[in-house]
Amino acid sequence: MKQAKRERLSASGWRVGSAADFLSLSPEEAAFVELKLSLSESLRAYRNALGMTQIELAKRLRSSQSRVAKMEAGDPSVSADLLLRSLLAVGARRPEIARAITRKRLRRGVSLSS
Amino acid sequence: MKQAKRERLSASGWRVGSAADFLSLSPEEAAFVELKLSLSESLRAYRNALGMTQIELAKRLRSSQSRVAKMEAGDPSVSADLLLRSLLAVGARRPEIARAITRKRLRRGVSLSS
DNA sequence: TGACAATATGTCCAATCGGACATATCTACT
DNA sequence: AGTAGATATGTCCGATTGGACATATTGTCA
Repeated sequence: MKQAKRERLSASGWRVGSAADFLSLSPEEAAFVELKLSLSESLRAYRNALGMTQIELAKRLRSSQSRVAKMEAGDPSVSADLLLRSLLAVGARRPEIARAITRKRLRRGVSLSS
Repeated sequence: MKQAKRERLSASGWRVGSAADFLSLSPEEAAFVELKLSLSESLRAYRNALGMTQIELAKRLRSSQSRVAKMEAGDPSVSADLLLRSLLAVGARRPEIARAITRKRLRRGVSLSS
């Protein structure tokens, strides 16, 4: 992915809703980002369900708290690889992962004048 | 992933069936490898369905024939990221990807004395 | 308000990945 | 056998990723 686009993306913060691209993301790129965000959310859900802190999860993953935070935030520096591995590590099996992928993400609105 | 393990894995050629690990892969690592292999197979299926050669697909992906071959072969140097992106590029949508992930791979037997 | 745990953000450097190229192997046809 | 197209394998080097650390922000108590 052209990191220029990534930067524009991450710069957009949470507006990456289901219409990810008033930035110039190709449909495929947008779909990919969405897919990763679904995995992110799923990971956080698993961690919460297990009642773990990010530090604890990081330990289980042999990673660091900051990386876990980034995983859950959908940071562009986090790959789908890492998300999938992490999901498997918290006990998700294929069917759950498949469901996470199918499920569209909750809309996080773009409220301009909150 | 400890690349030592990767090497042992790839060295094992096609024996990476559903019991991927008479090599010392942790269950999660094994599950992850299996998952990627499912995506690989799915990608090849898509390409065949589209009647494309690896070269044509490579062009569409702005990649190279050799990388496409590696994707389809489940080469350890190929990430799930690349597989997912490629699947999206050949037209797979989330539900198809989810199905690919759910589906267990076809057993490719270990026949010793052919 | 202050203190503390949890989470988020920014940066660095080593490890991994990916496009490209060369070259080998396979397949089908004559 | 010889040729050609398709696929596989090996390697290189620039690009991306990830663990680690520092530091900032947030949330929840008293």
